[in-house]
Amino acid sequence: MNYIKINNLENFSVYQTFDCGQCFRFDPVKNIENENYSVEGVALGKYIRFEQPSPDTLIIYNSTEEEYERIWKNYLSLDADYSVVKDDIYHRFTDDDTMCSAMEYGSGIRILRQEPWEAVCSFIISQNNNIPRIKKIIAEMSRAYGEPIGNGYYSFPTPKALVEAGIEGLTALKTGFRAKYIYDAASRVYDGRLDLDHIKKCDTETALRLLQEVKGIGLKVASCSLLFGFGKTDVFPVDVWIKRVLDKYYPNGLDLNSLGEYAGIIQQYLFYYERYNNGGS
DNA sequence: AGCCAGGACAAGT
DNA sequence: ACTTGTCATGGC
Repeated sequence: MNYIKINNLENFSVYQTFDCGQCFRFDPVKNIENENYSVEGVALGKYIRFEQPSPDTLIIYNSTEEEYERIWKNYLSLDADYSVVKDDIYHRFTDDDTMCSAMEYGSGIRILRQEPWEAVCSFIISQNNNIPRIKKIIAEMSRAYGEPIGNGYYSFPTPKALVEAGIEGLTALKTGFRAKYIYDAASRVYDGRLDLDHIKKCDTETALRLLQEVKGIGLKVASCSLLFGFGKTDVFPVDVWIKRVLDKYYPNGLDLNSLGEYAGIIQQYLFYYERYNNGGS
């Protein structure tokens, strides 16, 4: 199988990046011919596989150098300098043991730059749900309403395809009360009431407000959408795990307005740290 | 059997 | 402006 190799990487772990709950379409590859950690799945409408033979090396199967520079480098946020991110966080929280431990623990996490619509739709599905089931629903949804891209994989469904699926089709995917939310979001994107390209250009406050016009998108889902699908890192999604972190480590409160432009990355370190320590799957 | 999961909403204070 | 019950579904 053809592959390319990227060298001299820092602050990057395939395992952590794809295990930290930010994306739902990748799974570990089992029974490969070596002992390296490897994940495979669908992103940007393509089947792709990432393998990490050593901490500073990445192998991408089924791709080319040209495609890496054009697509995957950006998708994996490998064009960002995370030593700058970590320095910024470290200087804000030098004496905060929780923050430093969390950052150290998830030191290989990169915030993926997923497609806007996929992020919006995925995090609508995520509400009051658990990650294994979110993944299952999205896999089924893609199989039913996405396009086949080979080897039994399917692209993420377009808004148009989900509008055509209708509330009934979406309910059949076991989405429960979220079916009407997904439908509303798909409808708004399809008919232009929700302009994702425009949201990407908006300031964060405006983008949060516009996303929350959709039925079923509140502050948390809007924040996750912006962080994982629109490249906006100055949001701080608060879910049940983060609430737990705030109660447990910050009984006197954590000033959520002093987190800086990498608030979302801070949040992801804390999320991953707490979720692991409590045996989440 | 009951509680929980990367919440949001409506109704009630 | 805060609190509470409800919403589907499946794993534990």
